[in-house]
Amino acid sequence: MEKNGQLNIPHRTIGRLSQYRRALHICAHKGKTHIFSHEIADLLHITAVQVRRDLMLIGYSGNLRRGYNIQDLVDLIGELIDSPKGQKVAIFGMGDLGRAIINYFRGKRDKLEITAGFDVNPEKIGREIAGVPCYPVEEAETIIEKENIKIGILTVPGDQADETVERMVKAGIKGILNYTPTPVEVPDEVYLEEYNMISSLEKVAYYVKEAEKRAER
Amino acid sequence: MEKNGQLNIPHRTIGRLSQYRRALHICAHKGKTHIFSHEIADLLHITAVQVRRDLMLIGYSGNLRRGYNIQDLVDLIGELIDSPKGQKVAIFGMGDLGRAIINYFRGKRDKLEITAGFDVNPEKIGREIAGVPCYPVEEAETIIEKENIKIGILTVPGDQADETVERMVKAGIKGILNYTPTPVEVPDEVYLEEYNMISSLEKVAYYVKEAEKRAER
DNA sequence: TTTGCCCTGTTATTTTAATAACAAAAGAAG
DNA sequence: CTTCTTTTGTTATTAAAATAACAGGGCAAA
Repeated sequence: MEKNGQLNIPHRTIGRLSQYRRALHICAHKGKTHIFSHEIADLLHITAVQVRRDLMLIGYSGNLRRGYNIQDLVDLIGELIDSPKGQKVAIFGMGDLGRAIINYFRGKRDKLEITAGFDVNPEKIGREIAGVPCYPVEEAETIIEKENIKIGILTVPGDQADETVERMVKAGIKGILNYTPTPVEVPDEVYLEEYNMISSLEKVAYYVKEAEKRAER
Repeated sequence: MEKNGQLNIPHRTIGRLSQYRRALHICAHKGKTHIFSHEIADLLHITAVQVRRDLMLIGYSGNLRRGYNIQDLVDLIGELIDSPKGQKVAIFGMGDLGRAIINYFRGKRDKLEITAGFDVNPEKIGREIAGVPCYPVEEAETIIEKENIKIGILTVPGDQADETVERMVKAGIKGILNYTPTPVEVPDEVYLEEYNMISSLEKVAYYVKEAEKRAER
């Protein structure tokens, strides 16, 4: 489980930790100070065992009688998944999707901030969109280097995905979240997370169809 | 592998099939008629073995010398994941995210159509937004029943997620794709796919941070 | 004809993730 | 004090998914 003194946490657990934190924040706001594994589990629709196992992996110990201390746990998750001095994020493509994501984030995470947006539309350039300054893509390299941005979100139209990614990589982006329907290519040292919205919907549609078929029998 | 005469396809394979189809469509447009497993694999950044295994599971056989016939494969995937007479989709919340998703879909899939949108904002109601008519949420039950809609996309603000889902379920929606940061509760017979945009970004941020730490050593 | 190459299709193995099982701690109730 | 309940933390087991391994077909070149 440990590799040269460092925790080795499963991919899926990383994903859940960030969701735990969100849920814990909400609980804290309601005035709760402690929480049981099964309560967290109910909030996220998973099992209590899964929660305890995840927390074991990150080395957090709860109180046998009162459960987990919410603030401590939030802090520990922060130590693990946040970068202490914060990370800046750039967004490429300030259409509906880009704006939606910016609004999604506003004020939610102080260690992760969208500080620059890029677009090709001259009407958008030079303005602030949803609170984020919009620059022409040509300036991406300069601005990203100057602001030391390492994370990029790709929300351009599908046919511009490839060229945009190339630009991002050249500018020094090390992690890309791709919302485009086009799968893109990145060098090994760049972390890529692809999310295809159409596939998710088709998957839902598939299971609905199957359920209907089963019901007919 | 078969269960009372019916294919039993892994969840992840279903997700990939829809991506295969997208990639195949693009290839077909470029005039290609056949494709090898390793070509598909390269497009989606997975392995050729994975592709062949998936195709084996759906019972498609390729040509040893020329690979897979693109049109045949597209058709077969269609038979599997599409509903023959098509499925209608409703979208709840016509803000930036809702509009982005609608535009994403336009003309992409003929068996899956977003035919109704719902919102609480009186300025949006009665108008068409991105080509989809916008109704007041209060009419959801009536319209969904009338149009026989079984699939719903949830793009309302997080604090309205629960009540909206309740309405969707009551109206007869059987599959929900939740883009809200709030995890929601549905009865067993409703298929739920949750997607938390914040978690994906935090995951990317985590791996970027870890890569930096590794580089420092 | 024979050899070699590059495919597909399928079975076997490994890896990863989720679930189950259970020991032990800490009260609470009797 | 003893028993019962509830909870954590950890190990063991099962399930799911990905990867590897390899048999066999078909064509091309020698």
